[in-house]
Amino acid sequence: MPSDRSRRRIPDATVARLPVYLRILTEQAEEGVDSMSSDRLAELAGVNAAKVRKDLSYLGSYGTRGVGYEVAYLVYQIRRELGLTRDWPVVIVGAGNLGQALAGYGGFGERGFPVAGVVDIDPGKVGSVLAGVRVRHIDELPSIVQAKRVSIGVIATPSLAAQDAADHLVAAGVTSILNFAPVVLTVPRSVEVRKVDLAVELQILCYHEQRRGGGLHAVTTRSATA
Amino acid sequence: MPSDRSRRRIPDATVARLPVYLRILTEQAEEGVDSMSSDRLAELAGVNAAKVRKDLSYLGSYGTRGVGYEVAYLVYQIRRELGLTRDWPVVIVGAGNLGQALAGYGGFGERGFPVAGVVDIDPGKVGSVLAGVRVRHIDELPSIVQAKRVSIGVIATPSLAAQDAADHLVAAGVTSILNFAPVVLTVPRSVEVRKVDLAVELQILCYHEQRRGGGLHAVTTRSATA
DNA sequence: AGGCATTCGTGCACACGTTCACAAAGCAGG
DNA sequence: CCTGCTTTGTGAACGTGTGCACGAATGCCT
Repeated sequence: MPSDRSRRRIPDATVARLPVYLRILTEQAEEGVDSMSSDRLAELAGVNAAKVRKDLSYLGSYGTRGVGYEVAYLVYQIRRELGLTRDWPVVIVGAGNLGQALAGYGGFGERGFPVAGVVDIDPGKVGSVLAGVRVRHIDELPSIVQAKRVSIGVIATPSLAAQDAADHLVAAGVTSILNFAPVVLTVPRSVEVRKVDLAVELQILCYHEQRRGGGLHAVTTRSATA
Repeated sequence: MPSDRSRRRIPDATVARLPVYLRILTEQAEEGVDSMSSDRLAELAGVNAAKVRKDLSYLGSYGTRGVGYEVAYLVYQIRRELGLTRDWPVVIVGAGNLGQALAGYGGFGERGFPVAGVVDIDPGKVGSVLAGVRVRHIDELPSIVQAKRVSIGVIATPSLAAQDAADHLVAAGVTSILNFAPVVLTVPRSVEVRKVDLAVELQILCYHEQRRGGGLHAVTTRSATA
């Protein structure tokens, strides 16, 4: 019985913060903390306490007034809401620099996203083994996706190959894509795409950096925690 | 004196989109396109046309009614506003999997962010050369930052070392940080931090994926939760 | 020159997100 | 039980972002 509550829509901004709370709570649980206030969690997450409470209230009323939240229970509820009660195998397209780094990044599988496969279009790369996973040809994508029930694909190809990779993923039945290539992908409405763009992030930093320089003085330490 | 306009504050949401417009416009310019309407740019960027116009209007009135925008001029203006008229050397902390991939990623330097150095705390990694850059010890960070006037640092360390890396960067004088480690960093107010968190992105995809499955069809994986 | 088609720039209304402030609800101690 | 302290949950105000709709400006054609 997924409760009534699980049908409720949670704001995007909140969904984006839940993973952060989850990580912090998990860490705290490991350190033996079993109860925590919204104030403390807010401090650790670097956000406003009211925001924490409102975010958590979308999951239900799992706190105890005057006391706080029971860490273990909250961890369970967030995991359930995010759909993390089971593993979500991912397939990586592109076995270049980035693809290798991603496949080799241990925290991937540990966090519930085992690498179901790595594929590349270059026959020269097919067959090599990286981080215990053999690179296979992109033509095998559909069989990998179906065999392992993969619904998440990661694009780690050069820009020019990214749209092609997306097309392959969609054709194979993948419904969520994490795209590291700096291009805007065209996919069916039903497919969810999230983008991680290094250059964009750097350019945003750059904007603020340049703007700061426009001031006059080279200010430095104004220490404060978030 | 164009500076009047450059003092104006541009909304964060717009700043985050400008790099996308910039990339598209640059590509189009290379393909010989020299004029473009907001409609066309919106289509290529996957956003609303009114949004494109409003975004660009923060830079000034650089369009021509009835015609569109001159691509080359717009490229120049966006680059100027983002502060991309000069190179911004970056220093990478952490020479592990990710650090190597980042240093080896060519598009880095090409886009105006040359790698001024890669440092690690592990003496075993110091001295090795990756992508033409020799890995140096983290103690050399201050001299690298000062010698090359670095203001942007990239953290590519394991989680546990990230706060330490941030402290080193701040102490060395870096004022902008791009953090790949899944932790919340504590830094002085004057330092700008942006986060790229793989696990968070995957978990967000996951939420929607799970939610979609919550429909009716008795697909796949419902049975096998631990 | 005048009319028509096109496209920019922007005012306005609405949606979304954040923060404050406070009542409600619990615990502790006498 | 009652008082006082703590912390949640949420209504309401405020701020930011989005998208429509339309006037204003421009080019083209006759």
